[in-house]
Amino acid sequence: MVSAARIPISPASGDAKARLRLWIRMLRLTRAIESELRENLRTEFAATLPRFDVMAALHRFPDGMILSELSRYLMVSNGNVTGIINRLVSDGLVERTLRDGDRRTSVVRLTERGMGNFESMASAHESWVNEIFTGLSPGEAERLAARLKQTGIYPRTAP
Amino acid sequence: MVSAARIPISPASGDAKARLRLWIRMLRLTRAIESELRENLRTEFAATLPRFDVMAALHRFPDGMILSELSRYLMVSNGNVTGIINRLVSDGLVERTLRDGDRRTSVVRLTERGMGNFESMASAHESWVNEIFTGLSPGEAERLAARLKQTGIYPRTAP
DNA sequence: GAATGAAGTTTCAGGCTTGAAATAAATTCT
DNA sequence: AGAATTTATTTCAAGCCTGAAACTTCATTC
Repeated sequence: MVSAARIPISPASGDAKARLRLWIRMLRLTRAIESELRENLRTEFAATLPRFDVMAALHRFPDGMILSELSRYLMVSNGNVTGIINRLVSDGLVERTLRDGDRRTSVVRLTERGMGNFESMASAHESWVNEIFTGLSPGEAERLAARLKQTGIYPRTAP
Repeated sequence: MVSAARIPISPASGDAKARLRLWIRMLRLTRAIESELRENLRTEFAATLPRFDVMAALHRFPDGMILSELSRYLMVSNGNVTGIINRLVSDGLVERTLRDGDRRTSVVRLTERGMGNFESMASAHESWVNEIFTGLSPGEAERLAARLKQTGIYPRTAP
């Protein structure tokens, strides 16, 4: 679903309109791509995008993360992470381990199976994205990424 | 034999990596912005992004749309639209009218109240977006939008 | 005109998402 | 130590979202 607020109410600045157009375009583009990736994950791996995202995070931090780290890293709510992890655990792709002295936290990490599963998905995912963006040379992709970062809106990327 | 060695079986894929980085950046950025807009809609108008999107579409087509047109326009599933419209109808913001000879379709349009409600949201929405993107000059915004369109990935925008 | 197929919509199960409230464990303060 | 606060997580209701299946109505074909 895309915000198609095409009809500006305030007579206002063309500046605001230019920025609004950019936003709407970004949103539609991102959603279209997400939709294609979701479809591919579903048909080829019986997986979903949120599961993929969680597994990607855990793959990046092989020593495991606690749920609130995951939640911050993925920018989603705590309760959300709980549910996704529960499903991944019951599918045997993720394991919870109690650790150190803190009995509030449980550390989650990929199981052996989860690791293999994720790696084949990630490889396919990378080539899907590569194909989707073939219209953009790698150099252009880098410039565009830099430009996006420049806006200052970009959220922090590190854990 | 002509340089068959030119065609790598597994693409060297620094290229793929650059495109993947761009995609991940776009995704994070879009999500962060969506999240802020959603929060604003919630606290200031007790509304949601999907409701806003549907109302924006109906505002753009004041003569009304049938559900499948809405669904195509917003790039979401039919069943999804049904649910959102039902809630908007029970809130008195949208009305369904049976029309012409086709008893399968119902035409939906904004009510008077829905019209006013949307217009105040749209005005606020435009200025939120404008603020979020202040780091980008209008000229840069336009160039960026054009660049995104260039990729050829951009989904059709017209109804 | 009866059968077949196409088009529009709804319903449904399953999963995702949020914010708020409830729990539980650890830390800090007095 | 006991109380108050903070931190980590879970639970919950409500809404969003999809794809598939079930209907209903319309259009076509035989």
